[in-house]
Amino acid sequence: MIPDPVVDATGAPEDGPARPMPRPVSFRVTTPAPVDGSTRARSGVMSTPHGDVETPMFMPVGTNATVKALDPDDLHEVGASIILSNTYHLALRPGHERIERLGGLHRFMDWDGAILTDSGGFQVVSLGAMRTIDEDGATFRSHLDGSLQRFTPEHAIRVQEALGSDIAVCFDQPVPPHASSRAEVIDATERTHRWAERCIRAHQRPDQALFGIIQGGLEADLRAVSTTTLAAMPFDGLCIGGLAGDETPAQRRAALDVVVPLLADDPRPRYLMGLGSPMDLMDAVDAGVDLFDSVLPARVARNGALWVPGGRLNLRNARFLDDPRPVQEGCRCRACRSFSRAYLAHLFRADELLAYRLATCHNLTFTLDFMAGIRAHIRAGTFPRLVRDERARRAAFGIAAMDPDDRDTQVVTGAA
RNA sequence: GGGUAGGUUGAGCAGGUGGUGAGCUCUGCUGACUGUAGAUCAGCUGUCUACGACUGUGGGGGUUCGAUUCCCUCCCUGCCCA
Repeated sequence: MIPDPVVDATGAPEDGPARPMPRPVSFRVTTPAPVDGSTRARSGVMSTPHGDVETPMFMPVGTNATVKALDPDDLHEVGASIILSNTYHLALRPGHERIERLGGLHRFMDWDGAILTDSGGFQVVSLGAMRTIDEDGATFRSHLDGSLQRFTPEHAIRVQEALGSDIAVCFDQPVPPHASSRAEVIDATERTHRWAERCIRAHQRPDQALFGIIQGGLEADLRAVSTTTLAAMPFDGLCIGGLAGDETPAQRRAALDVVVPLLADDPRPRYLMGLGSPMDLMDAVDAGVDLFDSVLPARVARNGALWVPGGRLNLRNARFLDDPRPVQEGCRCRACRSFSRAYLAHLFRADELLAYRLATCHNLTFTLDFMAGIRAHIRAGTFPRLVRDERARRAAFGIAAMDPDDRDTQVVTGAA
């Protein structure tokens, strides 16, 4: 049994390295998980230099210093209070030093809400065929021009400090759940731990928080070791990495059920990296997660799939060409306020740019309103019923199915 | 009217100078997408009694064992000249 780390309000162990106080990002749980154990869901507020973030919260992804197809006004309108951007992509183009010269990422993209930057660790996986990893770091072949790019924990921190995000994230080595042997998971996880320590030592910017990343794959003992190891370090928050991949919902839940109890008394936010489908989000909130990000709602929107209560509409389908109704009755988003399904269907067929903006507005509004609904239910004490009772869930969101082993929430009832 | 180039499965094409034309792109139909190399990718897109078979190269006729290919004739389209 690994002893509980001694933490102060920032999570720093007593014998850990000195960290500037007060921390730039603080987290306050306003509605703790109920003592009866009916759910581990909790609600709180994460304060950042660029505003408060209510949790549980979903962060839209803006890899290239833009949430694709949206401008900052759109982002505010859909309800975003924090977005995610990307270290690797911005370092390659336009270059973090350029962004720094131009006043930092917030000013560069004119976003006055909070920003969390991913470290480039995910690109260790996604650019897998174009990189090699050694103990010191990772060497990438640039996807833009083929040039060699060297990423180390120190460099990833330097880039994020230049970008000036509110929250920086450690450079890690995720492992693809099903493509890896136990030995590979151990190797990557232990390296991630060593890189985490290097990130802490490298990180200096006092107005920027730093989150560590828990790895450990799908095996409970490795997840547990990674959790307690990372929790013992003076991070401002803890990411849970290596999930939202090709694991089953049950496997993901099992991993979370290892991680979260080990952090039960930890005052820091828990952030599950990469999760984005509504049912997945609800289950992870139930498991005790506070923060999420994903490309999913924005990407599927650009590809014509609009999320509605009960499933999704593929607006490229012929049956919408004469459908005068809004995508979702009663939705407050830009698309639903003014336009019909028929119009959106036309825009997609004509490859009109407005299609991407309207569809993205809708799916992000849907996702963020869904999270707001979850927060309200947590605060009202009705969340456990929501998770377990399909009828309550349908009343709250109109969402029908939530079988933990069934990822298929795609039953379309919206066309009825 | 003369000349010339053509007519191939929704559209646009490739191919084939006597020995089994179902290939490509687009359109269309459907599905997928989870810390964004993604406004992307995948499957289907003549018919049927469907691991196979049939039909299909503008229409009609001819030569031939066999015609997209050779011959006759008609129709249609583009361009050039009158």
